[in-house]
Amino acid sequence: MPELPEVETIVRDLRRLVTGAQVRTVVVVRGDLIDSDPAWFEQSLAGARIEQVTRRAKNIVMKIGAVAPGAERLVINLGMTGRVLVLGVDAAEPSHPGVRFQLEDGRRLLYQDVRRFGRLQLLSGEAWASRSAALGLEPLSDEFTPEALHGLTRRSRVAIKTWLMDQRRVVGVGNIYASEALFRAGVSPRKAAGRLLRRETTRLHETIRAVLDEAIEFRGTTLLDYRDAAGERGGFALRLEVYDRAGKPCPACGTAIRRIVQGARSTFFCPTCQR
DNA sequence: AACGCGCCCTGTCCGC
DNA sequence: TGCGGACAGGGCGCGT
Repeated sequence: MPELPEVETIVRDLRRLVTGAQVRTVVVVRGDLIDSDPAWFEQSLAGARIEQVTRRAKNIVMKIGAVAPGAERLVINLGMTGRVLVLGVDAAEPSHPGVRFQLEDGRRLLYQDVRRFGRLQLLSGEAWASRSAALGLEPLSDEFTPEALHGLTRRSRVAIKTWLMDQRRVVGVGNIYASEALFRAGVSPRKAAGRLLRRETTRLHETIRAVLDEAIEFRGTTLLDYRDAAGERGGFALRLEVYDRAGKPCPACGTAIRRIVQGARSTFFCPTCQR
């Protein structure tokens, strides 16, 4: 569910709320959320301190004050329906708990996930560094330039919509923001990535950044499941121009928005504005 | 190597 | 009201 703006919103919440917090105990309720041995996961985090919270691609990365060797990074990928909720002392626990982190101050950090497509991984600093190195450019970083985007697309014959969602080249863009960025850029989602013209990649570079920045400002897009760390919905859904709007008029020209399927995912676009 | 597809899982919504 | 099918923000592993 969550793309870069949603993960960034949660990370900023967590940074404010739990940086420096001490974990007392951890309970893995659903073992299939953890790749490693759940007992090792629980023991390694018990008594550890959350030193820093950052985002890389669509991952929440917590730097852990190491109690156990090889357990310096807690990396959380939310999949489609994962949530990381900070629960107050008296707060009732929601349904579908996945992993419960009891903090020393009485609050709980709860990983909740209805569909369980998410993953929590406890890794060494080196293991995380090599995982991170395999991920593409951060679209809001200085390295993401129009030239970089143009260069990266050159040899690919994949449709640009599908290309944008591949986390090995540029990260953080998922199904919603790929459609939205392409609409703003006036580029057809079906066009082969390698055939985009210079002016198209330049425009797309700009619209990717703009749509992600704006969505962060509105604390993400909630269609159904997404919630921030306080359990609140994001406000960007009302700003979507094409996503989930099949049959409705294009905000620019009035043509009916179309839905097509690419790589088994829905794509929304305006057949008039996007050629 | 790059690409396309199926699959992981549960819930909701829509048409009959 | 019940039921089957389609669909949902992601990512991995497989076969070609």
